[in-house]
Parts: sequence; C-alpha cells; structure tokens
Amino acid sequence: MRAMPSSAVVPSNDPSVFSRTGEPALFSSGNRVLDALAPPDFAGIEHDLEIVSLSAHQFTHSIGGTMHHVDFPIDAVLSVVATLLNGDSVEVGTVGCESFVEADAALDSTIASRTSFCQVKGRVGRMTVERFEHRMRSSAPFARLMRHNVRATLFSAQQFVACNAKHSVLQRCARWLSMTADRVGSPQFTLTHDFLSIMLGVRRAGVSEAADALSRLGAIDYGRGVVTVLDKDVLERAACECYRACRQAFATSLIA
Amino acid sequence: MRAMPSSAVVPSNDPSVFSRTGEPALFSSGNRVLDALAPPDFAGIEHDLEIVSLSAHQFTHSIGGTMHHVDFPIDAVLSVVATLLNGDSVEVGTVGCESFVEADAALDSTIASRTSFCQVKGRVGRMTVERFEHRMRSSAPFARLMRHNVRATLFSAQQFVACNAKHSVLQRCARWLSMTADRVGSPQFTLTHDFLSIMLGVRRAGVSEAADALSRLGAIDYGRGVVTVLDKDVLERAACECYRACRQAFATSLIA
DNA sequence: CACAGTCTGTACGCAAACGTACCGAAGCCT
DNA sequence: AGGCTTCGGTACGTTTGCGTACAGACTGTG
Repeated sequence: MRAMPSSAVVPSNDPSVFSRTGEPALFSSGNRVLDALAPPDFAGIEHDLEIVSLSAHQFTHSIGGTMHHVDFPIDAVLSVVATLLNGDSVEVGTVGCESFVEADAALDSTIASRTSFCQVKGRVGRMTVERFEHRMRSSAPFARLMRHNVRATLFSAQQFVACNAKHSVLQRCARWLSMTADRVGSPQFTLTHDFLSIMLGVRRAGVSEAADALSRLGAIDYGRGVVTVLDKDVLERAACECYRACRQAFATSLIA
Repeated sequence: MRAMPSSAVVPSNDPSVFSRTGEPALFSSGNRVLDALAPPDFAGIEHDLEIVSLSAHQFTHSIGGTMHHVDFPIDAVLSVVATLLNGDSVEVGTVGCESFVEADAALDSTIASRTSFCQVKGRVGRMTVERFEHRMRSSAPFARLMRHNVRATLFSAQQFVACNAKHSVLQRCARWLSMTADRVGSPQFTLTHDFLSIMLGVRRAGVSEAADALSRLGAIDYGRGVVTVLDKDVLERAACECYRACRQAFATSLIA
C-alpha cells in the first residue's frame, strides 16, 4: 500500500487554510488558457480571479465533494489522483498553467469526480464556480476554449493509460519531470522521491534508481526534496513520447 | 511490438463498407444515453439515427481525421486506442451502449483525437456530426447529458491509468470481460486472446494464462475466439475495483 | 478431403519491478 | 549542540510479466 503521507491527507476544503495575496491579475493572468482568450473575452476576468498561493500537499478538490472554485494554475502544479480501495493513490492527471482544475466544471457538473491537491507549491488564479459557470453560459469563446482544454485533459489521461501499460519507470520519471519543469517555469522545484513514486504508482526505490540514472546522464540534480533540471534536452530524450504528445495536445487546445 | 493484426488496420472510413439495415429506431434507440433523454428531448431522434451493423475490427474514427458521424452503440462494443510510436496499440477506452464515440464531438471539436474501431461486432446508432451539433446547440438537456457522459469517459480513462499501474493481468482481464459482457447484453461474444492482449497492453500468453485461471474458477469458458461468461459474480469478483467504479460513473452520468 | 491459416496451451530463460529493509546524510526543532 | 525526523542510496530475495517459441487443435477454403 502506497498512500500519501498523512500531511497530505488532511482535508482542507476550509478556505481559511489558503494564504491569499489578494493581488488582482493585471494584463495577463499567468495561466495560459485564460491568456489565450481574445481581449474582448478576457475582459474583466481579473475581477473574477483571486490569486491564491498554495503550499505543497494542500487539497483543492475532494472526490464527491461540491466544487466551490475552479483553479487556473500560474506556477503551481496540481495533481489529480485516483485513490484505490487499498489506499494507494495514483496520479491520473497533472495540471499546471496549461490547464485548470477541475475539468468537471466545464462538463456541466459541480461535483468533483477526483481529488486534487497541490504537488509543487505556487500560485493559482481561483474563480468561483458561479463565476465560471456564468462565463461558460455567457461567452461562447470562453466555453469553447474550456471544452477544448478538457479535450486535451482527456487525451492526456488516455495517453497515461498507454504509458503506464508500456513505458519503464525511468521513462515515466523523465516524462513527469519534463512536464513539471515546463509548468513551473523554473528549472528547480520541490518534490521528494517518495511523492513522485506514489504519483507514478511505483516503489520509492524505483524513483531513486531512476533519479540516479538521470543524474548520471547529466539531466538533473537531486537533493533532499529539490530537483534541478540541468539539461532539459537530455531529460526529454529520456522521457517517453507521452511527454511530447501531451504537450502538443494542450498547445493545440489553445489555438483551435 | 504489439500492433493490431493487419485486418484491423485496413482503414475503412469509406461508408460503403458498413452494412446497413436501414431500419429506423422506434420507441427506444437501444443506446442507454439516448434512452435516458426525457421524451420531449428524445423526440425525433429516430430520424437522426441510422442503425449500422459493424463487423469486428472495422474502424469508425481515425486519429486526426474529421469526424463525420457520432456512434451510439447498441450491442456493438467499440475500442478507443492510443497508438505508440513503436506501433503498439493500447486500448484507452471501451465504449458500449452506456456511452458514445467520439467524446470530442461533445467538446466542440470535429477532429477525432483518437482512433476507434469495432471490437465486438454489433449495431450502433449513427448520427451525423451536423445533426449531433445541432442537437447540442438546440437542446440543453441533450448537451448536458452528453457532457455528463464525457465526464464519465474521462473518469474511466483516469481509472485505467491507476488500473494499469496497480492491477494484475488477471484482474484486468476479468475487468475487461465483465465490462464487455454488460455492454453486449449477452453472456457470449467474440474476442480472441490476441486482441484482448493488445488492448490491455500485455502478452498474448498472459491473457491465455488469465483466461485459463478464470476458466478454472468457473467464471468463463473460452473457445477459439468465443468467450462465454458462465458465472458473472465470480468474474466480477476476480476483476479489480475499476470495473465497478466505471460502471457506477456511467450509471450516475445518466441520471445526474 | 487436404491444406493453410488461426487460435490457444504451454514452456523457457530473462528482465523489470516489487516489497522490504537498513543506513547515513541532511535538515529541523529545542 | 543534541536528538528527532525526513530523505535518499543501496541491497536482497521474490514475483510478475516479458519475449519468444512451438505444437496441437480447430476452422474455413479450395
């Protein structure tokens, strides 16, 4: 059984646990989906967003719970997980500035169908479900963009199905680190082997071995919960094709 | 490399390859999603549907191709697959009467993001994309139902991510057979070990071993491409939790 | 009826990953 | 500074599943 450490399991739907900076978004939100909106459709969106700083392992949505807000990551990375009956949690989606959480909100639902939490600390633009739904109804371009994004989310989940069936632990580690480096917009971020192993559904020792191999290749440096990407090209080459496939899917979702 | 046999790889977007019975749907379509529509929303849908009989391994949608139609399975089972660079095809979604293909159509897209084909021969109700889109625009209950169904599709894909990471070949075989038995509405259907192995992303021999184990349990009988479910309870108990989780997700998508 | 093709049962050695454990190093708290 | 906790490196035997192969059984076709 590979459950998340108890620190992460503290349910924190209580909004008061989130520290808030309160600063409004200005010219751009920092989230690529929202920033892909044409100016007329983007108008006023800064008033609908609250910038929230999440620390690692804070929950944002809880399976079966009512969604109160939709989070558009800026430099935070969120994990969407499926929890199995034996307590194992496996990541089924990773969400950064290229997407939002939860997709359900764009599918006419206000119940979260999965649990999500902050994997790499950072900021999100938070919108209430009411405001989100209002925009979905009142702005066809907004709704279209969100649904195209859900399409990429579905595509990614499907890609991970194949990935977990066919690709090695090393490849999947490299994929995860490549994706995350893109999302945080920095070559360095916080993540323990233990957490990555839970997300990938593998042994902690397996991640340590993969991390060691990637270090030897010069792709990364790993020290006590902090990853530094030294050579992104090498890292991407060590990753399976799923990295590029998902990146591509989200990229086209923004323009189509 | 575990590619699909060449017989399945024959692209058959040419509509003439499908045999058509031409009979209109009457009181119920046979597809549970459409049949979940309230009478006023269902009205006239039989004129939008053409009943098409698909034989095994006929393609219905091709990745990157324009979707001309949306298929609502009646007793056919379709597989949605991801094809990896090395040619391996892995099933990322199975679609029967509880859903439809392609989900993209309900996400403001007319490009198929995955390839789909008929896995177990049978009938589908086929609607042109134009009619589908017209109904999406003109009927809020229709659109809502379709999007709730996409939500279940996403949930299933996510479940399979975890499933492929954590569950054994035996469990996954039992899950697949349980799901398929539900969808075809008959305890007997056509499926070779070889195809199931490709769908699950495992060895053909692995499926043979699992099938043998399930036979010994009295759950199924397997002979030359024909599975017979002898004891559904035993089969479901041999399956992982993902079977019930996905069934539940689609069931609630019809009523919520 | 014979033959070719398909499907399944089974076997073998091998590689990947598992579960588990232990230790030392690094950070944190008092 | 000392002690506790967290984190990562490493090791061991074990299990699962892989890749491959081959033979027997069945089926459809000529």
